[in-house]
Amino acid sequence: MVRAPCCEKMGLKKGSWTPEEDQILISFIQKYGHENWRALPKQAGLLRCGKSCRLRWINYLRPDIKRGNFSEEEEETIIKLHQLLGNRWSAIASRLLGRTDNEIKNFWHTHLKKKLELKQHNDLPSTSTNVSQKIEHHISSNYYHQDSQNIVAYHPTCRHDEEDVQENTSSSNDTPSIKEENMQSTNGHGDMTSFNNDMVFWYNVFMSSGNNV
DNA sequence: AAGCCAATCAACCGCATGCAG
DNA sequence: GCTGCATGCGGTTGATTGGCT
Repeated sequence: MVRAPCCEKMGLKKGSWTPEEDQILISFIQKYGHENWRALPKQAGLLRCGKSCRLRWINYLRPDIKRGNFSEEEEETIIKLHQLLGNRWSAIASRLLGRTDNEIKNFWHTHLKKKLELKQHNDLPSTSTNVSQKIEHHISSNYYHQDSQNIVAYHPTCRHDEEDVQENTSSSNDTPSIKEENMQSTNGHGDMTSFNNDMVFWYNVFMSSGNNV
């Protein structure tokens, strides 16, 4: 389709963000939200294109961003998910609370890729012990909380990725597909059905990756 | 101390997709 | 169904940083 006008309009700033620009963006979004990224910079008084603002917010300024080194569990999760999903960084990121697709992508290219290549080259077994258990614990502690009546899945950024994964996993092995159920019930809202779907998702992840859980 | 080089990461670019008119 | 716009995504680039000589 027709591409949106590029952000290189005259007068729009490019390159690194200054602390002042960050502050303007943060306070504007806190006040008014980000309904319309294209209109946002103009309304906020920023000489940036909407794309740039969106990226800056998502990858750096968002309050729920987790900064710092990746844990071993996170590394293993990324590796497993990458085996399944390929370079679908946003889908992988949606499984790692507080991590962005950009961050994961960078981390993959700078650390994990080499690590895996080295591992394959040396044909060494994984250095971590009981990885599946660790991942399971990591996921359960990050993504779900449970009260007396309900188990609630709460990852706000999950969108249609379950469908894709179901497609992926169901085509890659012979487990019965629950794609249609997922499509009807997973709308990014945390309810019992989405919890079940997520459990099935993770079951498929583990089964497809050849680990016994 | 200076220069070089590799690693890292923030940001940009262009394409794909979804949606409204 | 077609068109145009807004947003999301993945690949890539370029600035910065740190280590080595």
